[in-house]
Amino acid sequence: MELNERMKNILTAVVHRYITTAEPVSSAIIAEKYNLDLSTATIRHEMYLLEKYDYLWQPHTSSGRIPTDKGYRFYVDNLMIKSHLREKEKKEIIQIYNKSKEFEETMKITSQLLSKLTNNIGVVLAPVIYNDLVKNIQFIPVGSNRILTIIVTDTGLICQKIIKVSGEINKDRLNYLSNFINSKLVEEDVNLTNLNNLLIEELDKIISFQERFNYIHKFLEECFDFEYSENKVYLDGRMNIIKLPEFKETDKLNYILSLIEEENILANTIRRYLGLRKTKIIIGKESKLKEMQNCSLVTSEYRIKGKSVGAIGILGPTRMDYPRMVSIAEYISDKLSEILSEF
Amino acid sequence: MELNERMKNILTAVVHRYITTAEPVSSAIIAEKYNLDLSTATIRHEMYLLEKYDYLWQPHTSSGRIPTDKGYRFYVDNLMIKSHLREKEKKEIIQIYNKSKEFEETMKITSQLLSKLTNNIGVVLAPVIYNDLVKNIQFIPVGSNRILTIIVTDTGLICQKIIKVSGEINKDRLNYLSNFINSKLVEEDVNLTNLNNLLIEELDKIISFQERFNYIHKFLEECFDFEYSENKVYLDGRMNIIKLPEFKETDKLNYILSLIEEENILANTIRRYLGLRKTKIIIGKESKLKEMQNCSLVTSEYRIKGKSVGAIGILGPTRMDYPRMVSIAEYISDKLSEILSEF
DNA sequence: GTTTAGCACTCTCGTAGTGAGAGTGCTAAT
DNA sequence: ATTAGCACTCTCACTACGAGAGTGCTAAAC
Repeated sequence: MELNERMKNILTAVVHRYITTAEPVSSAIIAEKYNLDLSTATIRHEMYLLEKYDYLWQPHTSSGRIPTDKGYRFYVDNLMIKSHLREKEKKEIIQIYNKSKEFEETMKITSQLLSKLTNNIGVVLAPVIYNDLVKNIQFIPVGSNRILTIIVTDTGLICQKIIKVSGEINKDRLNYLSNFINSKLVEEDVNLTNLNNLLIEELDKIISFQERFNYIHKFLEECFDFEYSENKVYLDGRMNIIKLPEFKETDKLNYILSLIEEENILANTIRRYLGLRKTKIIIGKESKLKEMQNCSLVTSEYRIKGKSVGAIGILGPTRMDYPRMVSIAEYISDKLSEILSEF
Repeated sequence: MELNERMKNILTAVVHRYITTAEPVSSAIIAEKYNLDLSTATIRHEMYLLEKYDYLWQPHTSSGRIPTDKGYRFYVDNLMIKSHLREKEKKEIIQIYNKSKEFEETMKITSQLLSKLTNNIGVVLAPVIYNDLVKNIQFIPVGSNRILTIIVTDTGLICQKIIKVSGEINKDRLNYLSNFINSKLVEEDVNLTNLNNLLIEELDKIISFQERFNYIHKFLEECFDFEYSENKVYLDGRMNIIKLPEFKETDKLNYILSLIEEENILANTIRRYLGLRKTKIIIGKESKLKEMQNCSLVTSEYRIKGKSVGAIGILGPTRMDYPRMVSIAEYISDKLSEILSEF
């Protein structure tokens, strides 16, 4: 079913109107506010067809129309006009970013920016680093029985981890260990996932039975287990959602609440859609997730030195200003890429 | 106004009943469920007096009674019986804690535990460290133009910060710098707040004009600015609150929402009440904060090696199971103290 | 003097009814 | 192909009403 020009105009008008008012859109409103030069009767007829083909729906007979997921999808793919942030907004974003010099804070600020600018929920996935190549590793004894392990990867990210050891720390031995590992790393490309296996194997050859028995083995095993920090999700603006009229109904609210509480669901959804295009829009039931059936998600990947490592997202009702969401997501992810690449 | 034994019993009954049902408590219910051996008429009379003295109130004439803030306060101070966690619950808590070996994760887990166990909002304030004495400082060059600064304090906490420098990094000079500072630290007790001023002063004497001009000065200034990590608040279970009947009314909900969104308000409130007793209960309007007028907050301080450094909190409606909240708060803060002291 | 039974009174809440208003679908005229 | 006109539908706000929950008061009982 091809939509004719007039239907496209009407669909666009319904989407735009519904996005701003959150109320079913009547034919009269469209005739009045959008200069389509059509009578209400004609508009009604076209709306009838748009409903028949599942682009619109009515909460009840004799009410105005609301876009369906399919309607939004068509709008997003074919009708919407790319929007751009105002220069003033861009400046403000840059200013806010300039205040932060640390990784953690940058991530947090990003999620705050997203939620403040969009009035929706801002999501930031921490960079995925297990494919990063390990460039350098250091062991620093702190206190009497702890070792701070620092790994620098090729994207310039730094992973830190404190490991408690039971035995005495021998500084020379620790130095020898890190020198050995670092020299191996120069010879061979090792990513974080392989680091553990590879090193333990290699080290088995050179460390004494005594040490193996002592703590080095266990130490190394813990050392490279960065799982926790990888799944990290930064969320902000959780409460923006609650006030929206679409979440007045308790079950709809509950769905989105569980989405917010279980950060992993959200993170995994974003991850599932990574790849191909930089910016993606997932509308309502398209995600197949019941928790997301009343929501849309706009995601945009960010890069470090050209390598895609993570994504940001905007979560809100399906009734969202898509052009603006996309422009914000893209601008923020670009800025974040720049900042992280500089780190 | 002294409450007689019977009034105390009735107040206790009203509090207990209202905590479980969230509905105004009638004289009939008390006569029926709580073995006070009094007729409804007598109970009504005592309730009338309790209302007169502001321990109870009625949403409207001819409805049951609800405790006032003053009523809860009297209950908390004079009537409630200390409760204890079941051994099974204690074990579960310990098990969950055992999974975590890292500081950040421990903090997060603590807030999760609090919210899961109480069905309210769990709050954890990160340790305040600016009064900690600096025991050791290390500078580690990572990459070509970044220095990782690590400070170990007397409570065993480790602060890390990455600082970008514009000039070349001279490893020997950096070593000299850290040796110099560390030797100073042995001679003199320096806390984090003083570190900056003291060192810059001392260093001015020994570093060359060239270096001063280059990056060391700026570097050091940034180095010891740990403000960000100090204000850190860990929150969990934000959504528990929303489903509660007391927050059906929009304005009440809005108050608590702003409390959850602006983590600082909450953190500052908890900080304001620190000191004196370990565990504190702040009920409704007692806090003088309009955002908290419908909430109660149970806080408990935690210690590192005996030194009080931070606090955890449970935020919920004034209608909360105070004995249980207190027992949970105290148990969790004790466990957290143990764990952090071991770090 | 204290406690309680009895009863009138008050207030809420759910249900039903109603009419205005918004918006549609259909038909006949343009 | 488009539109004016109109009957029809559904929602929503408002009102009325009766049942039910719970109180306060008074007079009687202990």
